[in-house]
Amino acid sequence: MTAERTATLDDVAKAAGVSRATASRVVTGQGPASRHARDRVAAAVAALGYVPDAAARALVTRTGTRLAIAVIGHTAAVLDDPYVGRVLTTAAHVAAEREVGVSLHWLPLNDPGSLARLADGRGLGGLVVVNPTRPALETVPRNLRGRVVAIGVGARDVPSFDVDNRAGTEGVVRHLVRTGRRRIAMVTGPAWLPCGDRAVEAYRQVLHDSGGEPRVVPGDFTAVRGARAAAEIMARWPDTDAVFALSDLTALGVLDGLHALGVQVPGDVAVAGFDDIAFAGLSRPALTTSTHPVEEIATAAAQAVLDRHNTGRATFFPSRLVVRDSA
Amino acid sequence: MTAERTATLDDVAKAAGVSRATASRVVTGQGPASRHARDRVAAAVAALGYVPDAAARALVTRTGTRLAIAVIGHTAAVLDDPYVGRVLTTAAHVAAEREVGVSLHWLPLNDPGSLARLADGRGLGGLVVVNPTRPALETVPRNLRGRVVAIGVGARDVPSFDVDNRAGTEGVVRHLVRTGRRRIAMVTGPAWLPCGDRAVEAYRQVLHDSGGEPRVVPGDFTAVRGARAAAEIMARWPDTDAVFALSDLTALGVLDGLHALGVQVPGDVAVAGFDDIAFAGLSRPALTTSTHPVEEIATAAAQAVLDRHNTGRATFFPSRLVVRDSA
DNA sequence: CTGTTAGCGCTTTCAC
DNA sequence: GTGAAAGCGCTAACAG
Repeated sequence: MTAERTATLDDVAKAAGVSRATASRVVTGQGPASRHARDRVAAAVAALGYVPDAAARALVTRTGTRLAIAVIGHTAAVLDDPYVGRVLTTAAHVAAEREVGVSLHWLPLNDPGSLARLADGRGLGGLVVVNPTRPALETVPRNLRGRVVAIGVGARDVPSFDVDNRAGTEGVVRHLVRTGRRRIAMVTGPAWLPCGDRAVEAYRQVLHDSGGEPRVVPGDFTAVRGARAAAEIMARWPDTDAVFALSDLTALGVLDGLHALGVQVPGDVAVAGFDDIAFAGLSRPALTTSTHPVEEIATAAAQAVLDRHNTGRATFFPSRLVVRDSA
Repeated sequence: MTAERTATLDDVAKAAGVSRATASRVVTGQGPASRHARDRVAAAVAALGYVPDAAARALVTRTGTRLAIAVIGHTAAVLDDPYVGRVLTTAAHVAAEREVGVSLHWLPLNDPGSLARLADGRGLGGLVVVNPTRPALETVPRNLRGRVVAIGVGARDVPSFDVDNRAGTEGVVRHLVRTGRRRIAMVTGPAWLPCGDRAVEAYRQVLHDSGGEPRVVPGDFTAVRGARAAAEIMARWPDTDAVFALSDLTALGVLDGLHALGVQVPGDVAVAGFDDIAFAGLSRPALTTSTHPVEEIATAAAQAVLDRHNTGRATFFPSRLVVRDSA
């Protein structure tokens, strides 16, 4: 009943009656091993509750023991975004099951060296780049190829995982059109963020199909910017009857800005967001939006690098319209 | 200019003209070393840009390479709480500077074995227990003593870091009293969570001093519970003129529940929360609350275990009243 | 105070 | 297919 020293590979080998080398081959799944050896080792592993020592393995394979999450942005404040918190929480949970840790890093936009500097520190098992730009992805060192994925746009050698914001945006904007709105404005994400482009294209397309004129205002995913954007939109196009923001946070800001202007929502102007964050249901009026399965995306991304999956070049996760009161 | 193999301790020793053992002593700061040796090694470290290999060090010291964040709760859903995301984000950032990773674990309430199971996995460098109960803290294995801290209540051998919710609650409730409220209800945190007790005591004290009767309803830090609690409070004590919730999320739910009942805020009933989350300023009416410096707390906790600080038994971080529209 | 000597637990040639 | 042997980079006794 006393907690004995945790089993080592030597113990497993001894118990299975094979050499440590053979036990290693079986455990890692690399290299040849007879059916017989395989079975005996597997049995011993189960019996002893053997778990490989990550540090020892990392030491010899130089493969690292840490999953780094690197978030690109203008300032280190991007790390405070609740979105990053959700990605990190999920990744840390997935990593924990494999006895690996996660670290968080800010990658300054337009600092090509920063990714390389991060990557050549030892101890890096894998890398998830959040919100990358295409140039940034070019700076991924070769020795990390195969252990890097992106959440956002990808690149050759860097598989990507992201929400299907094209279809999601289509769903939201079509809903707006279906409910009689025609003069629909959009608050986008930051201009440098390429993964928002798909959504803007979708917005333009739906507007084009329904005979509307695009009214695009740049955003930055913050609520403050949303409030300001609302004022800009109403000043520039006073007859606007709907605002779609590519982020719930921004949409909540729009709600605020419109309220300050004395504009009724959804009476005068409908408002819709994107993400379906926890607070979307708590605003007044409750926010109509489209889901963003952050946890699913982060799980897939973390698993891909930790398990060295060969996923496709780009994986998109569906977004679902959630109609509440604001549109 | 080509990135050469990153320097090893042997390289440092050679460059400094000392043995590897001496170099190790200087680098770790453990064990004796002459002034001369210290200087030469330090110079070599700087010149070569030497960074110790965490895996190798962990292997020999059996000290682990991972900082585990363990959150206690009824279900694994506690991991989804934005609060946990903020703690984790901060810890991962602090850990990243030291080349260590962070992993996230759920510790079921009333499962005494779970902490021990977590702790005897190899590779554990340190442990931060979030929202612990006192019995849970008793199960911390001896071999981890000195590398465990708590966010919430602590114990002997487990230093704690937490917001000063006693003073914070006093501030909020006194504000309520000062603005003419007398029949003040409180929605608490979960009953099993001991660190909320200080706040309840403070609430009772202020009420006692101002001649009010306590009206306490148990909460669980969720918005859904807040809405329900609002209904319960107004049914049980219809003349209630203020509600204080020990969590902004819950307070937002109270706002919602009151709205559904047709109760005006702050006209009929004032509402105040605790935490000052990002959305506190975006609700309608904007939420009056008291700050919770989660990032500061998590930074201190992570540093304490990573740097083996000897902090005091309990450290409290001040909370500051933020008056908005709801109270 | 310093250097020599053993390993930590694991993977990986390289002969057999 | 399998085992013996050689380390990965580091710390910790233990003599000097």
